[in-house]
Amino acid sequence: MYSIGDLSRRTGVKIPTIRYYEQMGLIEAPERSEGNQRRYEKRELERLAFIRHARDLGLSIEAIRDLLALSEHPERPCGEADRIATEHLAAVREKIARLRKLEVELERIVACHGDHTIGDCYVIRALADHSMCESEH
Amino acid sequence: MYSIGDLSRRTGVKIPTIRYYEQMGLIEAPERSEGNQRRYEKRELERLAFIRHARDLGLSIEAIRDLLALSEHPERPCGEADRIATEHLAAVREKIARLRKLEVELERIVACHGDHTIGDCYVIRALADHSMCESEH
DNA sequence: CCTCATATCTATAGTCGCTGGAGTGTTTAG
DNA sequence: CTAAACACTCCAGCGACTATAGATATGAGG
Repeated sequence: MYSIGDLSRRTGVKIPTIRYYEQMGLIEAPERSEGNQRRYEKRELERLAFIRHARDLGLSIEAIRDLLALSEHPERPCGEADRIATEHLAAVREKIARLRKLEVELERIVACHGDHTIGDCYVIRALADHSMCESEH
Repeated sequence: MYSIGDLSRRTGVKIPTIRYYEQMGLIEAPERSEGNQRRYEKRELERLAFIRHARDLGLSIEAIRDLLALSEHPERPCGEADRIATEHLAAVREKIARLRKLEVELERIVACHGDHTIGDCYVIRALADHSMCESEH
């Protein structure tokens, strides 16, 4: 039997976040002590660790809800789980690509080394004039 | 004289977003028509284009507010503008690094090709068991 | 001038994924 | 038995919008 604080320490998920996950239906409402405090079993610890891990990997609450639902039917085919993960991977790759473009633009902009005045600052001018950029974004 | 719709079309910033920027103090409250509709000058069009560009580059409203304030004092040194852009570049690089790690993990996880059942699906098992990961995240 | 479609107005609430605080009650170690 | 630590509920706030409802304004065609 774990208190919510135990669960929090063991998974690294903050207490209000655990309560939030319960509200969002990611974990079931656990049993309560006589004084109305939450008491968890090992099962819930594992479930929360799964959620934590998936969140760390950037999966949305929605996607995690689906994966958790799937994991309760071990006999079904896993195409759906694969699809969720694959889609997420694609999203991550897209984000990386976008950020790389930003990185290039920012590198160019930052080439002004702060050794003159705002009036001829490349940072300000580059932001004001999109046509100074190399790629569209 | 541009209406809010004109401004929106010319900058690609949605109408509610323009009003939001006004509320947030990024653009001044413009003159109004007799019927209380916003009427903008070219100055505001340029300012909004600046904001749009900076947002596209991922700068926060806060950072943009600072840059706009700086751009109104062309005689001052531009070290501060440079600092804002440089810090942002560092943040972008960090995000890229984090996402790359996720990419690697997700690639490993997705190696399960959906041709079996949830019970032995690598996606689900990998999420449940953090120790299967190569790097911490 | 009148009508009508389109545009705009304000105010408010919702999005996501938490996070924090206030004010109260419970558990546990000494 | 007391005090510290912990947990409870409810509600508000973050950032950067986005959406909705219901009212009013504008501009072009007849």
